[in-house]
Amino acid sequence: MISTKGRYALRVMIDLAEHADGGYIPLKDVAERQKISKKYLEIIVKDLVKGKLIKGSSGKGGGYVLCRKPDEYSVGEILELTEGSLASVSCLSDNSDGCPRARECKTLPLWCEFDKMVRDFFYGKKLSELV
Amino acid sequence: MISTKGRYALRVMIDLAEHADGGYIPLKDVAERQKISKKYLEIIVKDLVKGKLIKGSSGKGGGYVLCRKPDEYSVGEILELTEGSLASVSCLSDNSDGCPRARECKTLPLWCEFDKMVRDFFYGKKLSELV
DNA sequence: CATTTACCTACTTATTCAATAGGTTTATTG
DNA sequence: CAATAAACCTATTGAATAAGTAGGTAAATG
Repeated sequence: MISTKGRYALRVMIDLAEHADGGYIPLKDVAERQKISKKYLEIIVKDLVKGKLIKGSSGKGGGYVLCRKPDEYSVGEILELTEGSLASVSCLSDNSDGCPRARECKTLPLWCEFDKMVRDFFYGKKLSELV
Repeated sequence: MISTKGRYALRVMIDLAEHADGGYIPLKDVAERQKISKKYLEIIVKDLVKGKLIKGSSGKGGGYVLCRKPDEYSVGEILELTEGSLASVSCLSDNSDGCPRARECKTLPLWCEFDKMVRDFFYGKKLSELV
């Protein structure tokens, strides 16, 4: 299940792409357009800044802008950054490396195949396709 | 994220398929082979019985058996039954029908496409392929 | 210097996940 | 018919996560 964090992040990125005019875009505007609590968006946007997907500027006239062009972002990197991981199954998530049953597990290949499909799907989609 | 419930359910189904010998297979054996708490499996197995995927028999010599042949089960139906839903995003889950922003949402088509891909993947896989 | 913005830390509240615990009922068999 | 072995049933728990709130500080601009 993709949580609101990832979904909202994507919508923020789309919003920033659509309203890019050279200047900074205040989060207040994004929140109003997207009908999402600005307070909650602050948390999400912080991740995006930390991950160098967008950059912010304080003070009057400040706000956020994309760091790259929309076709240079994949949906996958946006989701992976904000969700923490795209792993569909805990067996495959970064921290829990190495289930002791891995070698004999009849289901692991299925999860690997699924995981690859998901990853290919989201990394293949560009932000520009959603704008 | 597919939870332990769905993953364990799949492993139970595989185990029952692999050890089918005409008779009932006690859950105790499945739990020992799979190294999963029998108590927890009881919960999962109850769902499988309710969903008519397997049937149980009480008393000595009892246990569980598959209702159909392994190639007549899709992984999708096993997961959907035990997980409650395969929906990858709450916008698409059964109960929350109708986000008010649906018509204008730039991301909804993406989730729909993804959802279809996931569904096709899991409903295309048969239990027999994992045995 | 007043305003507007980002940025920061902490808290909350509800829900879900992953089990445990402890019983009752049902069927088999010695 | 009694002991046993199994399914079946209801409730509880403890930890984590999700989804947001609250209330501030720092920075830039006009």
